[in-house]
Amino acid sequence: MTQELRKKTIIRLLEQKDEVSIQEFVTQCNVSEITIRRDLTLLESMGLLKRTHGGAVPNTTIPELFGFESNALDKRNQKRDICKLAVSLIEENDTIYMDCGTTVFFLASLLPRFKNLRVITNSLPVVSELMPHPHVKVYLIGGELDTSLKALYGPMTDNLLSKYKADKAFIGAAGVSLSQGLSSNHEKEASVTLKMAEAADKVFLLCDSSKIEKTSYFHYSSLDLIDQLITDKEIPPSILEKYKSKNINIITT
Amino acid sequence: MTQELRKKTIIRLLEQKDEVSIQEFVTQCNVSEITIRRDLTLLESMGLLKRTHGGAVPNTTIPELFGFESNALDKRNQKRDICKLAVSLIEENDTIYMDCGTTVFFLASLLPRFKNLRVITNSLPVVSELMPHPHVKVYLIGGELDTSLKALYGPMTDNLLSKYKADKAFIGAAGVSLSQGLSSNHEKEASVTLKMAEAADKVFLLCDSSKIEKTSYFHYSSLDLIDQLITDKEIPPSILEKYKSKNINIITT
DNA sequence: GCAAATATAATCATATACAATCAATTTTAC
DNA sequence: GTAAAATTGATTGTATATGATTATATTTGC
Repeated sequence: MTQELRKKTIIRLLEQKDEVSIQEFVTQCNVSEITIRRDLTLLESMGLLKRTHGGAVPNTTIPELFGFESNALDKRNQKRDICKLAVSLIEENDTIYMDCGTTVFFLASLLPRFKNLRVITNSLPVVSELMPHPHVKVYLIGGELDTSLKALYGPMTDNLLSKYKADKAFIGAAGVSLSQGLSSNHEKEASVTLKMAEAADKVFLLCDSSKIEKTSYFHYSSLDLIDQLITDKEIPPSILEKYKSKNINIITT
Repeated sequence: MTQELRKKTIIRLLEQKDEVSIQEFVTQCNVSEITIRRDLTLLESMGLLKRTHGGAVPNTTIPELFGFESNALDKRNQKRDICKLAVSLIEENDTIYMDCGTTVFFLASLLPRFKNLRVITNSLPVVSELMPHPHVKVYLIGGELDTSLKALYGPMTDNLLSKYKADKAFIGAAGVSLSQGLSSNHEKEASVTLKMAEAADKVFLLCDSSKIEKTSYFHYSSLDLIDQLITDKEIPPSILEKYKSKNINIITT
């Protein structure tokens, strides 16, 4: 039995019983116990089960199947905290842009508290998250589907964005630097982000501290674009001071 | 054994077993293992299976970002059969419209077999279904999200549709009648469907027999709109004859 | 709290699968 | 009928998966 099927077997066994021993897996799969151990480690890192001494138990926490792979969601807590701060900047009756980054995504789950809000986005996970809350009006910008980014891009998307106008834009970045400005991993992602920022009255950059004073391959704007930078408390004080001295409006969790 | 037949054999074997080794394919197909490897690589890129070390497993449907509630999917088998018939009308390199009905939705899962296909839709479940298959190009028409229909509507959507042009449109209807034409449960759904039909060279109406000679509350077009009506074999022969005598191009499963 | 039993992790060795390159064959096009 | 293209197969080096062994950590019984 090879790896893929073995993983399925392990998951299936865990769906039937609340706890399964290594030995049980070994006999079911006809492999050595070290191999099972390795499989369990892998599956645990994917959030599909929890290892115990002697075996494994099913993962009780609901797997958040909103669309991003779990490895795309590292720094989850920092990102959540940043978004808790960001949501306090939103007011009733606002129209907001949300771009398609993973940081901004966490903002979506905090939006249903508003009674009247309009969200404009090109991100499918954001739409998915807001779907159960019909009182939040969602406008999805169309375009060509990028299956890996789970969002819509292309000239059509760019054109459409210019037709909408928002009070506030919440955007992400792969890198932020005083000298180099904002950078992104994807050219087309950058294009959408830039258009959103230009069409909004206020621009908020949501960005965990690991990305500050880093640069990614595509530079698309100076820091002038943003009105406020929101990051987490892990940011080194020296960098924080430097940003403040350059008159960057920066707040931390 | 020729390539096409070999691919079918590979798919068939994987429908019967959860895991098939390279060696098994080799003996079944009487070709070298490198050839099998090449076939598997190709089929994997088409989203029809998943390669493993030593062989392949059937493609596991990954968790869906969006989907219909299962109770919205009654007449599942009829609809699937209708779509199997419909897919035979699609050719390589086509650009097709798909509207947001549940019947048309079943067509999505049959599309990854095409190497080069462009799909234009306003339906989120269709997008979700095609997400794991990046080789199918998807253009999502933007607009205002309707959370119950899981699709996008509104003036923006209508305007955008006029900018795209497709070879074939696959549409649904809540009711079809010789005298009253096509009808829908939702005004805005009808608007999108109509625009798609007008912008396509050929229009195919996918519609299970329970909806034939029924009407729903919003009538939006005569039957002239469609080039072919595809329904299931449960349709009463008397109605079938009547449609044929009126020169409606109708085929059944 | 300590020791025995067991589970786990780390390192290494080996077998197997895989990809890349090139050669041979078949098919297709003109 | 010949050239070009596509398909298939053989060979070699590389990558991956698995298992054995040894050392470390954790649990359990007293």
